[in-house]
Amino acid sequence: MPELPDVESYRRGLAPALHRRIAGVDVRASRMLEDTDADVLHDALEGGAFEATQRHGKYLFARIDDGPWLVLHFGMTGRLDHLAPDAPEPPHTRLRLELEDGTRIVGVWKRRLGRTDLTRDPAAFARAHDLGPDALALDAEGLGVALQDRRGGIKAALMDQSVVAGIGNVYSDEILFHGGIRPDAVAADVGAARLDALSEAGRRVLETAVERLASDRPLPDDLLLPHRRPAGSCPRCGGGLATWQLSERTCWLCPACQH
DNA sequence: CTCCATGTTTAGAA
DNA sequence: CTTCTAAACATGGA
Repeated sequence: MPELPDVESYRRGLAPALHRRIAGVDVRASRMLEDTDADVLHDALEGGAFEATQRHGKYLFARIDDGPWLVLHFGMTGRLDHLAPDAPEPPHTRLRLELEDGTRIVGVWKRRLGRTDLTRDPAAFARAHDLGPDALALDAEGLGVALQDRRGGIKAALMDQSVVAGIGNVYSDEILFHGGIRPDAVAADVGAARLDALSEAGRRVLETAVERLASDRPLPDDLLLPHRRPAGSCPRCGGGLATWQLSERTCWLCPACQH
């Protein structure tokens, strides 16, 4: 489920691999490369070591020695695993990095929607891909600036990576639910008090999800996510949840709690 | 077989 | 210029 919390948990999962030499590289996803090719990527990684990591929105960056950064985007079905020496390789592994200690970092994409790339500068990469500020770097004031003049629906604005980076279909529903705001509210019309509530809800939801996912624990039951299924009920009021079709996506909400 | 899915990009219509 | 809609991409799962 790669939105900001998932990608941040993958980033944290790389910590034990930092400073360990990458002894073997297998790039099997040549169609997922954009600004590089499999040979260049292979040569950049083999013999190097990850020395630093960053995340911007749904993109993960890992610096190879003092050189370029590996860029990973997980699309709808990707994930990053750190495998023990005796662990079997998951199906749909499309990038495999063997470390000198016998563990493997594997990029697993069930569908080949996503990107594997190299960049000299994550900030320049983010600009080139038109990414807005990272969702965890925004306060209520910054959120207001991002949403001003946006006449479309607030859910569409939150999912627009050039407005706020990191939020997708699932977490936009989650944040709007906790902010008590309808997904079809006009973004620019959300007033200051409700922006505060929305910003606070966003921070709480994202930070909670990061902590839970990074430690491999389930999400708290007062989130909407565990309840988004047919006949699911609102964890706050117990009423029935609704689904709408918005921005070509299925949107889950509680019609009683969100106005 | 049909429909749906956590994302992004692009084209075309308002 | 902004906003919305649809399609394409790729592929498994219900």
